[in-house]
Amino acid sequence: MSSLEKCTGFLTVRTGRSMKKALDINLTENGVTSTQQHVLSVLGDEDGISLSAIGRRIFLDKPAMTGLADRMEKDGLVERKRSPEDRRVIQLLLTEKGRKVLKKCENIVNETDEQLVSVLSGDELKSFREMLVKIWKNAKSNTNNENGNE
Amino acid sequence: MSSLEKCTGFLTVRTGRSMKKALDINLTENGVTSTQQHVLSVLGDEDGISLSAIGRRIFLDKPAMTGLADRMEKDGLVERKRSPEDRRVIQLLLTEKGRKVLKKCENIVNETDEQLVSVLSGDELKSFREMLVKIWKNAKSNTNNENGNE
DNA sequence: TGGGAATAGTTAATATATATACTATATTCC
DNA sequence: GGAATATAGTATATATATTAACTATTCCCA
Repeated sequence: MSSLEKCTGFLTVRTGRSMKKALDINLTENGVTSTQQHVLSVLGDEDGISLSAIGRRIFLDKPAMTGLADRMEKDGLVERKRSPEDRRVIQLLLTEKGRKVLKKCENIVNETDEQLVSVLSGDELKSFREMLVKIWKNAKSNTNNENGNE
Repeated sequence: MSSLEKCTGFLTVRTGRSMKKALDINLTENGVTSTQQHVLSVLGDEDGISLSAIGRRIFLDKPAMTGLADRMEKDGLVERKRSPEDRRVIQLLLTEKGRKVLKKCENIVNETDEQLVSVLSGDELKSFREMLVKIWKNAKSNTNNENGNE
């Protein structure tokens, strides 16, 4: 085993990157990336929530959310609307197109994800997911920054 | 559980990103990122190998390796040298500074990584790592591109 | 031996992520 | 009411990653 592969962080990043790439490839023809589909999915649960709130759900900080929203707005997937209650807040709203893409991509994401983890048994998958969350919580407690995200 | 958290790919990317961030934070004061430290570590094993060979070890494609080598050369960690045997090849060599940073950062990476996975038992860690590799190999077989990396 | 295919690396364009600093608005609390 | 503080979002710069296209060199083999 090389010195690199001793590092579980390296293995995790590598695996995450490959999984993200597989998701991205399967989503390409619908014109969204997996990150954009995550945003659509959050809006599917709670349409009209703020950029920051979305960022907290998908673990992107505010500057990253601005850029992501720019690109998604340009592609006609979402619209920005200033909140009347709190004029600092930008609400993000699904367009008709965004809703259609969300619906179609939900299935693609689910099927791709199932295929990716199909090499694990049901019990293995359950404990794999639990361990991911445990490590993430531990890592997160060391890396929190003032933005509250990431 | 939200729709996002059903997706194991999302959980894996999220955990990998947090682990990478923890590594990066602990390496900051030495002036390298975790990716750069991976390169130093590869050169520690095999000084003078080509950019492409390094990319295959750390799963970065050729354009990414060019940029990474640019930044590391600018920081005085490595030197480029054209191979006399095959004039297409750029060999990357550790400088004195690069060797010193490598030595110091090896310990930091090992300690940080141990801390990150300290929430798992020894048996859990072993099977976590095995599952990461299994899923990675499966994902990789779907996403291979002409560059052979990533 | 000569020409096409493969390989190493770079460049350019775009997407993405991160850090810092800034503006505008809201909240708190004296 | 007004100052200190916090929050939402943006702008900017830089780092990083991805794709496509390009140059230079080497390999392969008919």
